[in-house]
Amino acid sequence: MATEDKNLPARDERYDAHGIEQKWMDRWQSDPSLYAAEVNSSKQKYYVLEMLPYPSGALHMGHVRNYSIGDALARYMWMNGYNVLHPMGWDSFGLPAENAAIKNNTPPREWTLANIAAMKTQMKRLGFGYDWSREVTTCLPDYYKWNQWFFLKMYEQGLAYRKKSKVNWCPKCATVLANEQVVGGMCWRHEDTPVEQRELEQWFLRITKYADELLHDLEKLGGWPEKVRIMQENWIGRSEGTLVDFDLGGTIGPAGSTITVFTTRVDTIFGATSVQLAPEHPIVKDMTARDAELRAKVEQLIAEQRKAKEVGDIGAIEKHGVFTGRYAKNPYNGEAVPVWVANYILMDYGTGAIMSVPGHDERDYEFAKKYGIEIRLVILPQSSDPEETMAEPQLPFTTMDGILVNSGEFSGLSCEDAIQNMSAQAEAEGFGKATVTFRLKDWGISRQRYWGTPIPVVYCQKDGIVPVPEKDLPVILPDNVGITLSGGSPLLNVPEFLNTTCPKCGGPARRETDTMDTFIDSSWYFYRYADAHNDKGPFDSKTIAYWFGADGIDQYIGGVEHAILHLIYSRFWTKVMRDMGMVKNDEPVKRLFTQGMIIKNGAKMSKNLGNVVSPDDMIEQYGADSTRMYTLFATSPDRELDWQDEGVAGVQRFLARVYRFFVQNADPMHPEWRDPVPGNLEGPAREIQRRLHRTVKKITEDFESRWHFNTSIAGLMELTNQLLNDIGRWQEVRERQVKLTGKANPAGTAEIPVPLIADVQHKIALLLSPFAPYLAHELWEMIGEDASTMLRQSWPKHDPALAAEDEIEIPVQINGKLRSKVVVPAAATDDQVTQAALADEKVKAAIAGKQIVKVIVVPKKLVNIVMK
RNA sequence: GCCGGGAUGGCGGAACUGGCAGACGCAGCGGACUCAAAAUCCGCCGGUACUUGGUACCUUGGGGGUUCGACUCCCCCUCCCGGCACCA
Repeated sequence: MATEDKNLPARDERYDAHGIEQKWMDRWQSDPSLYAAEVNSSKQKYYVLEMLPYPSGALHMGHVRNYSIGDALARYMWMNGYNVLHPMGWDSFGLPAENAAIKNNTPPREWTLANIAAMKTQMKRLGFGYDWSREVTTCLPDYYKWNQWFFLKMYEQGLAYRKKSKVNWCPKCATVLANEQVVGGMCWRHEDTPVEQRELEQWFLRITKYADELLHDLEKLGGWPEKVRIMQENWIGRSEGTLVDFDLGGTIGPAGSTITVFTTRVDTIFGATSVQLAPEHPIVKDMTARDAELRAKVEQLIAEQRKAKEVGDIGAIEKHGVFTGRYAKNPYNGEAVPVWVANYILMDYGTGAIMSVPGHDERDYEFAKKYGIEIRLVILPQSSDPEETMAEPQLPFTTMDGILVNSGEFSGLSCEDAIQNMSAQAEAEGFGKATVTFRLKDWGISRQRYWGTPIPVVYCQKDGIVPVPEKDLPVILPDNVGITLSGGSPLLNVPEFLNTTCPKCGGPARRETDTMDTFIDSSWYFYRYADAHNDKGPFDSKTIAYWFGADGIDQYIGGVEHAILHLIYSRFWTKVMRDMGMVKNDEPVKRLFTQGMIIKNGAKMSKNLGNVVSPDDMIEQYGADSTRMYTLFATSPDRELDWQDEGVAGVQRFLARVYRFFVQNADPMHPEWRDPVPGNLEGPAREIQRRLHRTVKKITEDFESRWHFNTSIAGLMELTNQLLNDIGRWQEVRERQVKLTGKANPAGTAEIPVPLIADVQHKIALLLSPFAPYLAHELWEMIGEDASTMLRQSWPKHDPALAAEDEIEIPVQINGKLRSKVVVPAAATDDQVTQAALADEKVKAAIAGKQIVKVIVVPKKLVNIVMK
């Protein structure tokens, strides 16, 4: 409501965020080249990337935070003269589109494209400087065609293969999930839905071929958070051990008559008193074939195991087992040990069979105790004193720092030596070998869903699996498909898609109706940005060589929730492309930054809790600059951010003060406006200059090291506060002060040279531009500059001499307690500082009559007088 | 259980290699302006005690230690968040 109140600041002094932001948004949209990366540039490149969003319909605050960090960095790098690539796109295949289709009866394609349009509007409203000419939308054929192309290449190389296997199935998604998409036994999308196990024919990508390299190359990723590297290391789960064959002494059935166990502690094998099989081990079926009672018991174990797995509780299952009545021969000592089936043995790790050594393994010990199996000591703790007799340890003794006993010819060896010698013997005599196993499994990519990339193969009665020829790509995902969550892929109900001809024999054939996991889309999208419109291939290798260099994307920014899934797949994809000769870099991402989550009232924002803050509401209320800047100001970007609406209001107040400072003090028509800043400033003018140069230094350091933009912005606030104190506020306030107190605010009357004001205002506008680009452009224009080139202005530099203090205040401690402060010249020697401290009245009083033991002077920091 | 990260005023957070704990912001309190409110501006703002414009003591989850000096380093413990988990 507009009032005629004469006490309001003049209209043009009011910070009208919406007006300013609208004005610049329009200008930026009319000049798409502004934020575009240069092609064939001789400049140094800088590729800054934020994780692309799923087009759910609206940005959430986590997006705003993510993109505000990236945009600040991109703008900073532009101003440092780099050729910056700062693209954006849409990870637009996936299940939510199908759910929406069922709910609203809207085709997934329409729903998705409408969401993209809406979110793009939001991004533009927020003022993010993206090169939209390179926009990638993964659900469009010009992108997913290349998913199919990659699939064919991998199929040719045996990296894509089809097999029947046990897979994770989410009943709510009605599709298979990759191991990486199962979180604590639950579906990653449905945290309340246990994943079931199903046996299905599926396509897999052979990521395990790169397991070793994915692990080793983590060492190259010095620019990644250690947390993420460790998570990937654990996920890959490399484990060195030995395979040992235990002979069953006769044919059991199709699965054979030996049991191969995997152990990391072959040195303990003389203590093996049983062999334990996973209930689903194939040989168990043969063993129980003619024993219904045993079969029933095994079925019980399988059921227990499955249930525990579904509850995500396999670690807490109570150990149960059943003796099979058979014995297996330990090849090292010829001893026959009983063969059991136990519910704590996992089929999907190692060989699904173990040797049980109760004396030296916690789990085996627990099991042996329960069933009265012999517990044998074969390792004694290593004594540091050879004379000392070795004490018998508390069992189970599980550490490696021991020597072997009761182990035949290996007795007396250390555990390490024994493992080496015993593995060598196994290999020499053909009953085993040293080996390496991984926790990482091949990537199951088949999804029984509609809204994804069709897998480009057909099934022919005569020729079997036949890949679609490259020239026939893309296999187009049909529109107008009825979507349900039952009965397998919706594509099964589309005859014109399903029925085709065999590319080999021309006879009738069926298309594959499964689609690809959407994580394939995001495994290589960042390469496409570099060459987004290529229709000859996914991209041109020379272009990639420029943008990726030797180490990949210069800076990638996103949530830590992608630490395993997306980032391990992307690393795998890069290595495959490198081996195909398409890229030169071994790793996709040189530096990774994982931002903290946003929470409110102590909890993650969620619709259930009703604590969601909408970016649109914040923009409406405070403007885009304030909203973005708050996400950077509330805390450092790596930490969890506790959202407070009042904080955004605080940032807005700050921006309004900056704006008013410019309105009242910008004077580009002044004859002295463009003069150089005088050399020998004094008093408040010198203080302002010093503060200015210190602020430039501080913010530059924040960008170059820790990204603590919260302190960068605090620095800008301090600078502004000082300016308002020293240069002056609006006239009426000053007059009021005089009227009331009878004297002018001395700080408000300082005479500041016009060129200094101009210098200050130029630098503030530039320093502000990574955080509040709209206002920064407005200010730039207000001080008479050409805002269309602001992004290519040089980032300000500080002058160390001008930033330096003339005098510094030194705290004086006595016995470590602060007692006084003295002011000394910045160049004062330690002796001079000591003299000044000792001459201080408070210090004199405190040390009177006591003995000084020593005086510690920390240059420019503090003095501590130690007394008795 | 293992591996990471964290705990600082009423609140969000500063303090970068050991050197003034609490920058900056929010909330609050007092004041100016106003018929009034909003906005804006000025001042105060960790706790306790006292002789209260000052001074002393206490204070960075808890306990010990190293040091002239510890939010910071070392040992032990509590709680919170994230990841992994009968991985043989």
